[in-house]
Amino acid sequence: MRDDRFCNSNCPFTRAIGTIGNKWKPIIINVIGTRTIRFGQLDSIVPHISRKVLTEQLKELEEDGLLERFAYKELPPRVEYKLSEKGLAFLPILESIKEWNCKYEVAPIPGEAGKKSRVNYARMP
Amino acid sequence: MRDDRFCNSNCPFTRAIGTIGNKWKPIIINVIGTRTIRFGQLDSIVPHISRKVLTEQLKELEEDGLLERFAYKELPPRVEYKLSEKGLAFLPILESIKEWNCKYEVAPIPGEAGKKSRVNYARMP
DNA sequence: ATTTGTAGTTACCCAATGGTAACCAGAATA
DNA sequence: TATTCTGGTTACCATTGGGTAACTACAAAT
Repeated sequence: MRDDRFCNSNCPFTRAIGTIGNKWKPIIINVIGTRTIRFGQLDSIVPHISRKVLTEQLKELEEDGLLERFAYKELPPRVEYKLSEKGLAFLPILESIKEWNCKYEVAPIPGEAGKKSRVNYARMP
Repeated sequence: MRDDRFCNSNCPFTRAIGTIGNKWKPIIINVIGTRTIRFGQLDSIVPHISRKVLTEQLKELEEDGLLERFAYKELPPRVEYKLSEKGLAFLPILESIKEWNCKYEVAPIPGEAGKKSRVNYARMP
């Protein structure tokens, strides 16, 4: 799910997109935020993701230095994740994407025919 | 290639990722920048993209209000694209991603065994 | 003795992504 | 007359993404 061609580009921006430019990683980074979180929590908080894909994404984020992983040799096992300095430095960017979207997103007119309208703007957990 | 579940989320951030959270759109927006550009130019500048995918991405970007399309009824046809206000407002975010990557990216040690090293850091056209 | 719980891994399979090549219009050019 | 040029669209096909379910280890609880 990392794009090797992008990651080996000679353009730093293209490489960045190769690293974090898919739909899951920004969501995961945003959900983690500044807290320490366990695998099971992520699995239940991130909407619609499967354990398999979550595992893959977390592994890549760790390899790319955005995430730190702490595995405790207990039973049942416990694994905790938190953002690294690099990952934390990415949070303001996500925040500005949020603001950008809120400012420019075209909200569908409620009840307009032929368009499925959104329900409400509740906050993410 | 837009993720409907994301786009219909009740979380504005998730919706934003549903809209621009794939590998091509940030690249395309970055390539266009502040200029007016023709389809054929984009096709030759954006690396590795096929005409089909480029067409789809441009159409979605237009539908999502990031891009304006001007088709001239000439022969051979001419179509020009430029970023809308919304699209232009996204450029600073891409710029900060670029800076973030340059600051935190772990450059491979040149000549290190077992790793394919990058060539050089030339500028994008 | 069996169940429960965590954090995965693996195999299997279907749906979606995306690439290639052919085709289009219609004027200009050779 | 045939070719070229542009900005697509379409059909076809291979690759990939990603979902589900089963399986793992081992301790603690029932």
